[in-house]
Amino acid sequence: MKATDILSIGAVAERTGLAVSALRYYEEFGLITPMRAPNGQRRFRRADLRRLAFVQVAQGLGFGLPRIREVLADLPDGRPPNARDWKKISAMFRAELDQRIATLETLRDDLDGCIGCGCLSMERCALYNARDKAAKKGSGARYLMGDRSSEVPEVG
Amino acid sequence: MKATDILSIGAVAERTGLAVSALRYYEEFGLITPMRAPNGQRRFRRADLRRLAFVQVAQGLGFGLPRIREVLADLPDGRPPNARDWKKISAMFRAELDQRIATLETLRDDLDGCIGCGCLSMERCALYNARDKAAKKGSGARYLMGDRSSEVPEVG
DNA sequence: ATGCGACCTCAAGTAGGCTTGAGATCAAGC
DNA sequence: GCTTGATCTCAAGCCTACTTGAGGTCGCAT
Repeated sequence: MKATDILSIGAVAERTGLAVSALRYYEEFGLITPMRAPNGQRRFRRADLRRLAFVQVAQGLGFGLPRIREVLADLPDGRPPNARDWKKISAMFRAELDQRIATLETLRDDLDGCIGCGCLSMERCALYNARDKAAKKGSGARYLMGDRSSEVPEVG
Repeated sequence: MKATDILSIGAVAERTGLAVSALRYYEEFGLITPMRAPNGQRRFRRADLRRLAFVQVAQGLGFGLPRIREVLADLPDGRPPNARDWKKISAMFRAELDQRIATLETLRDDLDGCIGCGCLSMERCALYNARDKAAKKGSGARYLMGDRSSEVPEVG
Protein backbone atom coordinates (compact mmCIF):
# COMPACT_ATOMS: atom_id res chain seq x y z
CA MET A 1 0.00 0.00 0.00
CA LYS A 2 1.13 3.47 -0.83
CA ALA A 3 1.02 6.41 1.52
CA THR A 4 -1.98 7.75 -0.40
CA ASP A 5 -3.98 4.89 1.04
CA ILE A 6 -4.26 6.89 4.23
CA LEU A 7 -5.95 10.21 3.77
CA SER A 8 -6.73 13.24 5.89
CA ILE A 9 -10.25 14.56 6.05
CA GLY A 10 -9.34 17.41 3.75
CA ALA A 11 -7.97 15.05 1.13
CA VAL A 12 -11.09 12.92 1.29
CA ALA A 13 -13.26 16.00 0.96
CA GLU A 14 -11.38 17.01 -2.15
CA ARG A 15 -11.56 13.55 -3.68
CA THR A 16 -15.21 12.93 -3.02
CA GLY A 17 -16.50 16.44 -3.43
CA LEU A 18 -18.08 16.19 0.00
CA ALA A 19 -17.66 18.96 2.54
CA VAL A 20 -15.43 18.35 5.51
CA SER A 21 -18.40 19.06 7.73
CA ALA A 22 -20.43 16.43 5.90
CA LEU A 23 -17.71 13.84 6.47
CA ARG A 24 -17.68 14.54 10.17
CA TYR A 25 -21.44 14.33 10.19
CA TYR A 26 -21.34 10.99 8.39
CA GLU A 27 -19.02 9.63 11.00
CA GLU A 28 -21.28 10.80 13.78
CA PHE A 29 -24.19 9.27 11.93
CA GLY A 30 -22.37 5.98 11.60
CA LEU A 31 -21.82 5.76 7.88
CA ILE A 32 -18.05 5.67 8.18
CA THR A 33 -15.61 4.94 10.98
CA PRO A 34 -12.30 6.52 10.12
CA MET A 35 -9.26 5.72 12.24
CA ARG A 36 -7.58 8.35 14.33
CA ALA A 37 -4.02 9.58 14.25
CA PRO A 38 -2.28 9.90 17.64
CA ASN A 39 -3.09 13.61 17.56
CA GLY A 40 -6.78 12.88 17.17
CA GLN A 41 -7.13 13.71 13.51
CA ARG A 42 -9.21 11.43 11.33
CA ARG A 43 -7.44 9.07 8.96
CA PHE A 44 -9.37 7.58 6.07
CA ARG A 45 -8.66 4.37 4.17
CA ARG A 46 -9.64 3.24 0.68
CA ALA A 47 -12.57 1.39 2.15
CA ASP A 48 -13.92 4.68 3.45
CA LEU A 49 -13.69 6.19 0.00
CA ARG A 50 -15.70 3.31 -1.38
CA ARG A 51 -18.29 3.68 1.30
CA LEU A 52 -18.55 7.37 0.60
CA ALA A 53 -18.94 6.76 -3.11
CA PHE A 54 -21.71 4.37 -2.25
CA VAL A 55 -23.37 6.93 -0.02
CA GLN A 56 -23.34 9.45 -2.81
CA VAL A 57 -24.81 7.09 -5.35
CA ALA A 58 -27.47 5.87 -2.97
CA GLN A 59 -28.41 9.42 -2.11
CA GLY A 60 -28.67 10.18 -5.79
CA LEU A 61 -31.11 7.30 -6.02
CA GLY A 62 -33.13 8.90 -3.29
CA PHE A 63 -32.26 6.83 -0.26
CA GLY A 64 -32.14 8.50 3.10
CA LEU A 65 -29.15 8.21 5.37
CA PRO A 66 -30.77 5.79 7.83
CA ARG A 67 -31.50 3.39 5.00
CA ILE A 68 -28.02 3.82 3.57
CA ARG A 69 -26.54 3.02 6.94
CA GLU A 70 -28.48 -0.22 7.01
CA VAL A 71 -27.29 -1.22 3.59
CA LEU A 72 -23.71 -0.28 4.39
CA ALA A 73 -23.83 -2.58 7.37
CA ASP A 74 -24.14 -5.43 4.85
CA LEU A 75 -21.29 -4.27 2.66
CA PRO A 76 -17.84 -5.69 3.34
CA ASP A 77 -15.62 -3.24 5.07
CA GLY A 78 -12.13 -4.48 4.31
CA ARG A 79 -12.42 -5.67 0.73
CA PRO A 80 -14.03 -4.16 -2.34
CA PRO A 81 -17.60 -5.30 -2.83
CA ASN A 82 -17.60 -8.23 -5.21
CA ALA A 83 -20.08 -9.07 -7.96
CA ARG A 84 -22.25 -10.89 -5.48
CA ASP A 85 -22.44 -8.00 -3.03
CA TRP A 86 -23.09 -5.57 -5.77
CA LYS A 87 -25.77 -7.66 -7.40
CA LYS A 88 -27.66 -7.78 -4.16
CA ILE A 89 -27.50 -4.05 -3.69
CA SER A 90 -28.31 -3.26 -7.27
CA ALA A 91 -31.31 -5.53 -7.24
CA MET A 92 -32.61 -3.60 -4.30
CA PHE A 93 -31.93 -0.29 -5.97
CA ARG A 94 -33.66 -1.51 -9.05
CA ALA A 95 -36.75 -2.65 -7.18
CA GLU A 96 -36.80 0.72 -5.50
CA LEU A 97 -36.58 2.61 -8.77
CA ASP A 98 -39.13 0.42 -10.50
CA GLN A 99 -41.50 1.04 -7.64
CA ARG A 100 -41.03 4.74 -7.83
CA ILE A 101 -41.41 4.84 -11.58
CA ALA A 102 -44.59 2.81 -11.35
CA THR A 103 -46.01 5.19 -8.77
CA LEU A 104 -45.29 8.19 -10.92
CA GLU A 105 -46.74 6.55 -14.00
CA THR A 106 -49.93 5.74 -12.15
CA LEU A 107 -50.12 9.31 -11.04
CA ARG A 108 -49.60 10.51 -14.59
CA ASP A 109 -52.27 8.22 -15.92
CA ASP A 110 -54.70 9.39 -13.28
CA LEU A 111 -53.83 12.90 -14.28
CA ASP A 112 -54.56 12.20 -17.93
CA GLY A 113 -57.86 10.64 -16.96
CA CYS A 114 -58.66 13.75 -14.99
CA ILE A 115 -57.78 16.40 -17.52
CA GLY A 116 -60.74 18.64 -18.09
CA CYS A 117 -62.79 17.39 -15.20
CA GLY A 118 -61.38 19.86 -12.73
CA CYS A 119 -63.23 18.18 -9.96
CA LEU A 120 -60.59 17.33 -7.37
CA SER A 121 -63.47 15.82 -5.49
CA MET A 122 -62.59 14.40 -2.14
CA GLU A 123 -64.87 11.49 -2.77
CA ARG A 124 -64.36 10.63 -6.40
CA CYS A 125 -61.22 12.08 -7.91
CA ALA A 126 -58.56 9.52 -8.69
CA LEU A 127 -55.79 12.07 -8.34
CA TYR A 128 -57.05 13.30 -5.05
CA ASN A 129 -57.15 9.78 -3.76
CA ALA A 130 -53.82 8.81 -5.28
CA ARG A 131 -52.27 11.20 -2.84
CA ASP A 132 -53.10 8.87 0.02
CA LYS A 133 -51.07 6.05 -1.43
CA ALA A 134 -48.37 7.98 -3.16
CA ALA A 135 -47.49 10.82 -0.91
CA LYS A 136 -47.17 11.47 2.77
CA LYS A 137 -44.96 8.53 3.60
CA GLY A 138 -42.31 10.55 5.39
CA SER A 139 -43.23 13.20 7.86
CA GLY A 140 -41.45 15.97 6.09
CA ALA A 141 -39.55 15.99 2.86
CA ARG A 142 -41.91 15.85 -0.02
CA TYR A 143 -39.56 17.28 -2.57
CA LEU A 144 -38.54 14.88 -5.25
CA MET A 145 -35.39 13.96 -6.95
CA GLY A 146 -35.07 16.23 -9.93
CA ASP A 147 -37.62 18.50 -8.40
CA ARG A 148 -38.00 21.69 -10.31
CA SER A 149 -40.51 23.35 -8.10
CA SER A 150 -38.79 26.67 -8.19
CA GLU A 151 -38.63 26.75 -11.94
CA VAL A 152 -41.65 27.49 -14.05
CA PRO A 153 -42.19 24.95 -16.81
CA GLU A 154 -43.37 26.83 -19.87
CA VAL A 155 -46.67 25.24 -20.62
CA GLY A 156 -49.62 26.45 -22.68
CA MET B 1 -76.18 28.36 -0.50
CA LYS B 2 -76.74 26.12 2.46
CA ALA B 3 -75.35 26.69 5.90
CA THR B 4 -72.77 23.97 5.25
CA ASP B 5 -71.15 26.31 2.77
CA ILE B 6 -69.57 28.06 5.71
CA LEU B 7 -67.38 25.84 7.79
CA SER B 8 -65.39 26.12 10.97
CA ILE B 9 -61.75 25.12 10.99
CA GLY B 10 -62.59 21.90 12.78
CA ALA B 11 -65.14 20.94 10.16
CA VAL B 12 -62.66 21.66 7.38
CA ALA B 13 -60.04 19.59 9.14
CA GLU B 14 -62.44 16.69 9.34
CA ARG B 15 -63.49 16.98 5.71
CA THR B 16 -60.04 17.32 4.26
CA GLY B 17 -58.17 15.11 6.65
CA LEU B 18 -55.78 17.95 7.33
CA ALA B 19 -54.84 18.89 10.86
CA VAL B 20 -56.23 22.10 12.29
CA SER B 21 -52.67 23.26 12.83
CA ALA B 22 -51.90 22.62 9.16
CA LEU B 23 -54.84 24.74 8.09
CA ARG B 24 -53.65 27.62 10.22
CA TYR B 25 -50.21 27.18 8.82
CA TYR B 26 -51.56 27.24 5.27
CA GLU B 27 -53.29 30.49 5.96
CA GLU B 28 -50.15 32.02 7.36
CA PHE B 29 -48.29 30.72 4.36
CA GLY B 30 -50.81 32.28 2.03
CA LEU B 31 -52.43 29.24 0.47
CA ILE B 32 -55.88 30.10 1.74
CA THR B 33 -57.55 33.23 3.09
CA PRO B 34 -60.53 32.19 5.16
CA MET B 35 -62.97 34.84 6.35
CA ARG B 36 -63.34 35.65 10.00
CA ALA B 37 -66.40 35.50 12.20
CA PRO B 38 -67.02 38.52 14.44
CA ASN B 39 -65.44 36.59 17.29
CA GLY B 40 -62.27 36.05 15.31
CA GLN B 41 -62.77 32.43 14.37
CA ARG B 42 -61.98 31.33 10.85
CA ARG B 43 -64.81 30.66 8.45
CA PHE B 44 -64.15 28.59 5.36
CA ARG B 45 -66.06 28.58 2.08
CA ARG B 46 -66.35 25.97 -0.67
CA ALA B 47 -63.62 27.73 -2.57
CA ASP B 48 -61.28 27.08 0.32
CA LEU B 49 -62.11 23.40 0.23
CA ARG B 50 -61.27 23.31 -3.45
CA ARG B 51 -58.02 25.07 -2.86
CA LEU B 52 -57.16 22.66 -0.11
CA ALA B 53 -57.97 19.69 -2.30
CA PHE B 54 -55.66 21.18 -4.87
CA VAL B 55 -52.92 21.63 -2.32
CA GLN B 56 -53.18 18.00 -1.31
CA VAL B 57 -53.05 16.73 -4.86
CA ALA B 58 -50.16 18.99 -5.77
CA GLN B 59 -48.25 17.89 -2.71
CA GLY B 60 -48.90 14.30 -3.68
CA LEU B 61 -47.30 15.12 -7.01
CA GLY B 62 -44.31 16.41 -5.15
CA PHE B 63 -44.71 20.15 -5.38
CA GLY B 64 -43.54 22.27 -2.53
CA LEU B 65 -45.76 24.83 -0.87
CA PRO B 66 -44.06 27.85 -2.41
CA ARG B 67 -44.68 26.47 -5.88
CA ILE B 68 -48.25 25.55 -4.99
CA ARG B 69 -48.86 29.07 -3.78
CA GLU B 70 -47.72 30.39 -7.15
CA VAL B 71 -50.02 28.08 -9.01
CA LEU B 72 -52.94 28.86 -6.72
CA ALA B 73 -52.47 32.53 -7.47
CA ASP B 74 -53.52 31.70 -11.03
CA LEU B 75 -56.55 29.68 -10.04
CA PRO B 76 -59.89 31.46 -9.80
CA ASP B 77 -60.94 32.10 -6.27
CA GLY B 78 -64.67 32.54 -6.48
CA ARG B 79 -65.65 29.98 -9.10
CA PRO B 80 -64.67 26.36 -9.67
CA PRO B 81 -61.70 26.03 -12.01
CA ASN B 82 -63.02 25.42 -15.52
CA ALA B 83 -61.64 23.11 -18.19
CA ARG B 84 -59.29 25.80 -19.39
CA ASP B 85 -57.81 26.46 -15.95
CA TRP B 86 -57.49 22.83 -15.28
CA LYS B 87 -55.89 22.01 -18.60
CA LYS B 88 -53.21 24.54 -17.94
CA ILE B 89 -52.44 23.15 -14.53
CA SER B 90 -52.57 19.56 -15.62
CA ALA B 91 -50.20 20.20 -18.51
CA MET B 92 -47.73 21.52 -16.00
CA PHE B 93 -48.21 18.57 -13.72
CA ARG B 94 -47.76 16.25 -16.62
CA ALA B 95 -44.53 17.88 -17.74
CA GLU B 96 -43.29 17.64 -14.21
CA LEU B 97 -44.13 13.96 -13.93
CA ASP B 98 -42.70 13.11 -17.34
CA GLN B 99 -39.50 14.82 -16.34
CA ARG B 100 -39.26 12.92 -13.11
CA ILE B 101 -40.05 9.59 -14.72
CA ALA B 102 -37.41 10.19 -17.37
CA THR B 103 -34.84 10.96 -14.70
CA LEU B 104 -35.62 7.79 -12.81
CA GLU B 105 -35.54 5.70 -15.95
CA THR B 106 -32.14 7.04 -16.85
CA LEU B 107 -30.95 6.21 -13.40
CA ARG B 108 -32.35 2.72 -13.66
CA ASP B 109 -30.69 2.16 -17.02
CA ASP B 110 -27.38 3.33 -15.65
CA LEU B 111 -27.89 0.96 -12.80
CA ASP B 112 -28.52 -1.95 -15.15
CA GLY B 113 -25.40 -1.07 -17.07
CA CYS B 114 -23.47 -1.11 -13.84
CA ILE B 115 -24.68 -4.36 -12.35
CA GLY B 116 -21.76 -6.57 -11.57
CA CYS B 117 -19.09 -3.98 -12.05
CA GLY B 118 -19.16 -2.79 -8.47
CA CYS B 119 -16.80 -0.01 -9.28
CA LEU B 120 -18.56 3.14 -8.14
CA SER B 121 -15.53 4.84 -9.52
CA MET B 122 -15.46 8.53 -9.04
CA GLU B 123 -14.03 8.96 -12.51
CA ARG B 124 -15.85 6.43 -14.60
CA CYS B 125 -19.03 5.14 -13.06
CA ALA B 126 -22.20 6.30 -14.79
CA LEU B 127 -24.22 5.95 -11.62
CA TYR B 128 -21.76 7.86 -9.56
CA ASN B 129 -21.82 10.63 -12.08
CA ALA B 130 -25.56 10.53 -12.55
CA ARG B 131 -25.80 11.77 -9.02
CA ASP B 132 -24.53 15.15 -10.10
CA LYS B 133 -27.37 15.70 -12.52
CA ALA B 134 -30.14 13.79 -10.85
CA ALA B 135 -29.77 14.52 -7.20
CA LYS B 136 -28.85 17.47 -5.09
CA LYS B 137 -31.18 19.94 -6.71
CA GLY B 138 -32.69 21.08 -3.47
CA SER B 139 -30.52 21.73 -0.49
CA GLY B 140 -32.25 19.27 1.77
CA ALA B 141 -35.09 16.93 1.09
CA ARG B 142 -33.91 14.00 -0.88
CA TYR B 143 -36.67 11.65 0.13
CA LEU B 144 -38.92 10.67 -2.67
CA MET B 145 -42.57 10.27 -3.17
CA GLY B 146 -43.37 6.71 -2.32
CA ASP B 147 -40.11 6.45 -0.52
CA ARG B 148 -39.75 3.20 1.29
CA SER B 149 -36.43 3.86 2.86
CA SER B 150 -37.41 2.43 6.19
CA GLU B 151 -38.69 -0.80 4.75
CA VAL B 152 -36.42 -3.52 3.54
CA PRO B 153 -37.33 -4.84 0.11
CA GLU B 154 -36.82 -8.60 0.11
CA VAL B 155 -34.32 -9.11 -2.63
CA GLY B 156 -31.94 -11.91 -3.46
C1' DA C 1 7.88 33.25 18.31
C1' DT C 2 4.43 34.07 15.56
C1' DG C 3 1.37 33.45 12.06
C1' DC C 4 -1.05 30.29 8.97
C1' DG C 5 -3.82 26.52 7.59
C1' DA C 6 -5.78 22.27 8.68
C1' DC C 7 -7.66 20.01 12.11
C1' DC C 8 -10.51 19.27 16.50
C1' DT C 9 -15.19 19.56 19.47
C1' DC C 10 -19.52 21.16 20.66
C1' DA C 11 -23.51 24.10 20.02
C1' DA C 12 -26.54 26.33 17.27
C1' DG C 13 -28.58 27.57 12.83
C1' DT C 14 -31.07 26.43 8.11
C1' DA C 15 -35.12 24.93 5.20
C1' DG C 16 -39.69 22.80 4.64
C1' DG C 17 -43.82 21.52 6.63
C1' DC C 18 -45.78 21.14 10.10
C1' DT C 19 -46.97 19.95 15.40
C1' DT C 20 -47.07 21.03 20.22
C1' DG C 21 -47.54 23.82 24.17
C1' DA C 22 -48.83 27.86 26.89
C1' DG C 23 -52.15 30.98 28.01
C1' DA C 24 -56.49 33.34 26.66
C1' DT C 25 -61.28 33.61 24.90
C1' DC C 26 -65.89 32.11 23.71
C1' DA C 27 -70.38 29.44 23.30
C1' DA C 28 -73.02 25.95 25.10
C1' DG C 29 -74.70 22.70 28.59
C1' DC C 30 -75.79 21.49 33.39
C1' DG D 1 -71.71 29.89 37.84
C1' DC D 2 -68.73 26.53 36.07
C1' DT D 3 -66.82 23.17 33.27
C1' DT D 4 -66.02 21.48 28.66
C1' DG D 5 -64.58 21.83 24.07
C1' DA D 6 -63.45 24.49 20.23
C1' DT D 7 -61.14 28.21 18.93
C1' DC D 8 -57.52 31.94 19.11
C1' DT D 9 -52.31 33.74 19.07
C1' DC D 10 -47.59 33.32 19.51
C1' DA D 11 -43.43 30.81 20.39
C1' DA D 12 -40.90 26.88 20.33
C1' DG D 13 -39.99 22.11 18.90
C1' DC D 14 -39.33 18.17 15.39
C1' DC D 15 -37.08 15.81 11.37
C1' DT D 16 -33.30 15.51 7.70
C1' DA D 17 -28.96 16.52 6.17
C1' DC D 18 -26.08 19.35 6.81
C1' DT D 19 -23.47 24.13 7.53
C1' DT D 20 -21.70 27.73 10.39
C1' DG D 21 -19.50 29.63 14.28
C1' DA D 22 -16.87 29.82 18.50
C1' DG D 23 -12.91 28.59 20.70
C1' DG D 24 -8.86 25.54 20.94
C1' DT D 25 -4.82 22.47 19.27
C1' DC D 26 -1.09 21.01 16.03
C1' DG D 27 2.68 21.37 13.01
C1' DC D 28 5.30 23.89 9.84
C1' DA D 29 7.44 27.96 7.70
C1' DT D 30 9.24 32.47 8.29
